[in-house]
Amino acid sequence: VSPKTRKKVLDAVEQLGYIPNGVARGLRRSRMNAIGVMVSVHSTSFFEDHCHGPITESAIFAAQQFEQSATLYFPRSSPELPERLSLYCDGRCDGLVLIGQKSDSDFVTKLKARSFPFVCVTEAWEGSDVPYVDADQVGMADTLAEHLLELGHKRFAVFMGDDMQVNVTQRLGGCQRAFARHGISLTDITYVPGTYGPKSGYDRTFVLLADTDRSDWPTAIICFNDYLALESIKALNELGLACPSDMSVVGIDNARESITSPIPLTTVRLPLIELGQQAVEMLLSIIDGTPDEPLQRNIPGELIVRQSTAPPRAS
Amino acid sequence: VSPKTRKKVLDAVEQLGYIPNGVARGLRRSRMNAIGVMVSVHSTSFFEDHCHGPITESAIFAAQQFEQSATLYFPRSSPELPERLSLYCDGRCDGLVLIGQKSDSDFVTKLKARSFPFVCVTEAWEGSDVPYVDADQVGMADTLAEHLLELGHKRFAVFMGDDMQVNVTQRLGGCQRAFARHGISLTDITYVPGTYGPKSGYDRTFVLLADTDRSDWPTAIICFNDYLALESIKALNELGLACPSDMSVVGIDNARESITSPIPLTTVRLPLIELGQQAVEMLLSIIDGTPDEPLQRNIPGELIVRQSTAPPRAS
DNA sequence: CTGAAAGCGCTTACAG
DNA sequence: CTGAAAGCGCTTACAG
Repeated sequence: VSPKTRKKVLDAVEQLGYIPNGVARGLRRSRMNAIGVMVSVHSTSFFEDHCHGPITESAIFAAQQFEQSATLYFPRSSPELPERLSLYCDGRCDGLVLIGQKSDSDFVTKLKARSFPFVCVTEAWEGSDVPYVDADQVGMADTLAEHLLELGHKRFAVFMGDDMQVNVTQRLGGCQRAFARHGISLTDITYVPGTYGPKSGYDRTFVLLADTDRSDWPTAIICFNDYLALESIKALNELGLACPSDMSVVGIDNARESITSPIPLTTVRLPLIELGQQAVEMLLSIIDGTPDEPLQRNIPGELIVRQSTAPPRAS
Repeated sequence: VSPKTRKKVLDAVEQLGYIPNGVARGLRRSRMNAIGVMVSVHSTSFFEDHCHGPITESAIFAAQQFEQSATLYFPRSSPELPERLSLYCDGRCDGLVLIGQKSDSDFVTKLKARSFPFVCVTEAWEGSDVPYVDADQVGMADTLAEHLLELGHKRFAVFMGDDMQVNVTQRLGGCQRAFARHGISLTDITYVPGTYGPKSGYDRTFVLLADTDRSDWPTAIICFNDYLALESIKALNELGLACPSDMSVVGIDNARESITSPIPLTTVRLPLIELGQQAVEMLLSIIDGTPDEPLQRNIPGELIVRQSTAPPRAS
């Protein structure tokens, strides 16, 4: 072909705005350059979720940076979605980021059996053999407890979250690790079970303090998220107790409200952006068959000391 | 083939978990059963956006209900994204829902030229020839002004939003329509330009009241969103003015804070869920080539009268 | 009614 | 280096 003709053709291509068909390419290469992001979270509105929204957003951003398109799946809108593997394991996605799926769920087991590439984000059991990226739940709780222990606290209440969630077990482990290190006796800790639901922190504070003599009260409350902590402070207030002078309170998350609240909260920042980003990176390395890096990552959180913690009252 | 063999084969298919390849099917049928959702919004965090988050969420849900997968595109993470048509006009999406794209943008023009199926959601010019679904911006503003007019207000301030946004022009038109209907003189209205940004409503309230004699003050402030309104109330408070007895204030959005604020706000609910849902329905009907329904829809908002409005002080 | 063939639009390995 | 051919895994129209 003469260079002249060649140029003419290329010009025409440009003119007409020819776009190569990505589906045909995908079929040929068995690679769509697309990942799926499944958000298995049951909060009322996904976008109100302080935790999974940012993870999802950063995962989509990361995908775009790697020139991958990202398809979202919300099982909440159709709960049978995870069952229907044909919706996303039919070649249209090269792999899946699973946000909030337990690593031992039936769904994950099925993906593993097909050796379909996936990465779990949050709610993954350490010790499982699935690829995951999670915050270092154990370490974060340990850091938080350590902070209080260093302030001199010796008696604690722990407001846990929903039993079903993996992170609750892990955070509990972290607290206990710190307590053990400092030789805190089991009888000096009150574990208060409950959910992450609204009012939960408020109600548990009343229950905690109602039944016991003031001299037996803990001097610090460790809450497994910031909302529990903020509600707990509110309850303390109504009981005429001041935070942090009468009672230190800590949370986990670094939710926006933890900054803007009247008593800014001491908490641990969840590495949300990092979770989404690294999950996508890990997934792509698995898809490409080059998983050089470790396939289970626990990303540390960051202790943020604000004004809800202080040394205990001299008694 | 004998029924026996047939059963054996089907059993094997079941056993092995065979999933037909959706990419091959898509190539053959030129239909991926996938739509793209492009969110062209420039707020810092998409998921903090009170308006575009729910629209996006409901669009994705609607897509799933119609057995379509939904791929998200965030130009914010890579501003050149709309230019690169090859990313989504390469066959992998059958059509596009455009959230926050002006109907006369270059990007929309390009899609039109290729006759690639799309629907604009919000920020669409009425009178354009592109398919769109939007809240009835004109009607909502009219309703809001009408509410105040019926309460007996005669002098108004209008806190507009960013000039660049289509909805600002439309809401302005709605207000003026209501004012004209009631024979309100131009001199009785103070249009205060500004942005939707933080502190904007607060600052404008001070500016509004600083320069003028109290007898010339408006008795009602129409804000083009709830945040402006909430900040305005805050400023009034600091100026020693009570809402609604000294000044009525209204917003638009029905943001969560408009309910929880100390003075619950009179506002108009944006039909966010409906926008996402109907945009997807319209898009699918265009893709299927059966657009029986009208291709430009303005969905009415709903006036919600709460406690920030009252008749003007007898003067 | 069943089964073989053509074709969707690419990519890639191979022949010329 | 260039160009024709085969094939990715489906669907669909057509021949038997």
